Amino acid sequence: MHHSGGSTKRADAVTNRARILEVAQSVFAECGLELEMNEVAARANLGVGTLYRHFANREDLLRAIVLYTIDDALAQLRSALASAPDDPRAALQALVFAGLHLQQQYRPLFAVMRDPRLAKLLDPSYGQTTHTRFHETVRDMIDHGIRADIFRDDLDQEIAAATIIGSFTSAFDLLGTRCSLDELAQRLSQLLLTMLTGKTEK
Amino acid sequence: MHHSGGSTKRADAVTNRARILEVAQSVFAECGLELEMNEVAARANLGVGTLYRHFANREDLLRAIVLYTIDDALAQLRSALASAPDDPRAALQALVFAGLHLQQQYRPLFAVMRDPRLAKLLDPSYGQTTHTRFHETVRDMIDHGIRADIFRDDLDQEIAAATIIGSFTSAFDLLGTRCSLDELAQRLSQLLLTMLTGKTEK
Amino acid sequence: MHHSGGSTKRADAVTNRARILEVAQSVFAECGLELEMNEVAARANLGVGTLYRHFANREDLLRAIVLYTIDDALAQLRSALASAPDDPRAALQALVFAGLHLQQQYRPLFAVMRDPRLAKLLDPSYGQTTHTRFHETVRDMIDHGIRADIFRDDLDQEIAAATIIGSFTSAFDLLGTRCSLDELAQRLSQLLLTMLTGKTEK
Amino acid sequence: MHHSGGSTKRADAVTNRARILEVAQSVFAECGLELEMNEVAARANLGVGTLYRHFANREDLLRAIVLYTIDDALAQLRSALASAPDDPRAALQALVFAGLHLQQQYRPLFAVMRDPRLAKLLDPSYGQTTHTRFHETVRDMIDHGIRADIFRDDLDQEIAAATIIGSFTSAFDLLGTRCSLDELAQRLSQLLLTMLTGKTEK
DNA sequence: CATGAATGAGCATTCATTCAT
DNA sequence: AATGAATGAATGCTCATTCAT
Repeated sequence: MHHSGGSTKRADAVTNRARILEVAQSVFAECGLELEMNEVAARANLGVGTLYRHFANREDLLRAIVLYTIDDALAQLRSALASAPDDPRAALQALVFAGLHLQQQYRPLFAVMRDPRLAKLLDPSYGQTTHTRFHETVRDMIDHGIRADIFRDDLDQEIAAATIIGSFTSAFDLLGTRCSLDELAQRLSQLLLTMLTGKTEK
Repeated sequence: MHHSGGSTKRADAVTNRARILEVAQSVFAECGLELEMNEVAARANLGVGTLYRHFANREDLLRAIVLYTIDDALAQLRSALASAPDDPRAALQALVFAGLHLQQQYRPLFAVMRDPRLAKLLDPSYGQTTHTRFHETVRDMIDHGIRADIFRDDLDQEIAAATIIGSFTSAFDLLGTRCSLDELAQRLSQLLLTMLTGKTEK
Repeated sequence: MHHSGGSTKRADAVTNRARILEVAQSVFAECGLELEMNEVAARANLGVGTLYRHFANREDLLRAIVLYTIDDALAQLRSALASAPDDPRAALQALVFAGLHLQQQYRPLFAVMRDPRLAKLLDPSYGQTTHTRFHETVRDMIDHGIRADIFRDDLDQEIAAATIIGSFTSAFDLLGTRCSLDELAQRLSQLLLTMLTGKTEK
Repeated sequence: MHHSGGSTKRADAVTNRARILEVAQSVFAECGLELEMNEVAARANLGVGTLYRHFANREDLLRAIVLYTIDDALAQLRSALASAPDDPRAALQALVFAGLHLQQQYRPLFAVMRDPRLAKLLDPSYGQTTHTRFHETVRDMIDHGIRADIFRDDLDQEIAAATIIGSFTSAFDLLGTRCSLDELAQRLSQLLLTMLTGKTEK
């Protein structure tokens, strides 16, 4: 009564974990940390028992979703940066667009990123690590920009990186529904560029 | 078997609501929207029944915590701005300090501010209103700065306000534990000032 | 903050029990065995504490209501019979009218009269006693009718009395809302008279 | 730690609903509408969770008990009538016997049949329908009797039907413990026959 | 004596987890 | 290996009862 075809069960087993994770992510997108095991199982066309074969318990599954999502989010940000390795301005713009896009794609994850319950879930140290990984990704971009003499060299890189990251969330929350992602990215890039270069761009 | 003193019981009734709210806020700090009534009652040294005398149900209590906190947070921000009505630079600095301070004081609330469950709790319209109220408070400050010719007049005020609000959260998350609030405020103000004025301040 | 005047507290105390019982009866009329102490207290303009001064506990109050109501119901039936001591036909008619009227006045009581919970409340023997008291009242009437040679003398008095009592409830339930009490009484008397006399009356 | 055998578990699933309903009915017999889910679960040697797998909530279970019982009761009455389709006297006797038997079998249901809470449980329209269904069943019998020229044709059928129905309950309550059901049925049939025919039968 | 705030046992319901099939 | 019925601990909430004022 499950998995579309019904051909090779074995082959399914291999992909099952990934499939479950995808389904779980979409459930997470709706329910956040309130995700229910039965719900995930049902949507994956699996019995709960099978779920428990792949994830020892709910926390395990949640952890996996979060890590999986964070890894993807980081990969998207890095890939955005990689698209313009030699042009800091373009890199910023790409980063901003990717950052805003992520808010849309993974809204619920970012919405609970600071939830105290999440801290209990993840390795206590891991929470910091995650923040740090995002932070470092953005700092890399800033670093490049300074080295390329595009961003001002007296920049407080740490704070700047934090501010950029924070701007994605709040810009999306405040304006995400009122204007297109492209327009929003354009406007936000412009503002952040001022912040990073210290002069108004035209 | 309740409240610190152990002396009066009836007299407490008057203050109980406030006491419950305080305790509840601290429970909320740990558990977020998963706050449990039993937990609150136990920590307040009260029977659950007493809780329900003051708050019709769990949602009511949560609502009260959130509204109480939001009102206080807004008041603190406005009061910070009011402390330097004629000096946009000082106003920014005061706002930043207040904003960071709030992260520390009310971290859990801000952590959950985007949680979809919160929207269900508050008057559907109220959720938007809240975001808007913060946004407007910051925009007022920006507006003053532009009129005073301190901030550049081609500023994208909406995005700038959003960015400033977002910076409090992420700056605190990333660096709040690694340097003093004062230092953080100083550094963040400096950065945001650049963003708002378009030139590097010394 | 209670009892209308506020003149003599002592005088009130004397009447309080009766007043409470009246209020309680009207609450009982709405809630049946689910009657709540707070509700009764509130409607009687008394604190719950005061309620407990007059009735040791909820069961006590319920018992009192039931007994009080039963006594009144029996009194009404007897008084109806007494209104026509020498005319069995008229007595029957008066009894039927009183019986139907009681259904209307004390519907909720009769509605739960057979409720298993009521049995636990009343002295286990009392339930039987109550049934018996109604039964005997009706049998008295039948007896008179037989002695007066109006009702047939081979009547199974026990069963007849039971049937008469039962007819009040079900006639009222089935038709109480569709025709006037007077009409209903008229029609039911007619039918019961046939039953008691063994011939059709015109 | 459940159900008699202890052998199968999964196989039971099929029959569980019926088993629960049976147990629930017996709990209902003692507690009426105050039936407790834990109580039912315990007596069925099941966890509460299992109860909720079969009945969405307490009301659902109560509804199921009531409807199940009513349907069965009506079926028994109709089947009694069907046993003597051509002899109104015999039909009456069969009906009376069935009616009294039902009092014994389903006493608790009939005891709360008039409880206002029951109305809330059942489809608002269904409450009336139920009364009507019993009423109509009895009227059918009366109708047959009149057409067969056995019962008098000036009979007030509505009232007569109501009286017959009511007589089951009160006859059983008053005498059910003091004489056999057979004897009771005999005596009650005799009385009702007089009522319906207008002359004393010998 | 009256009061009503406080109490907490009790009940309906949910959901992660297990395990017989 | 997969299933999903069964489980029961946990949680929100109610309401009879008490007792300090």
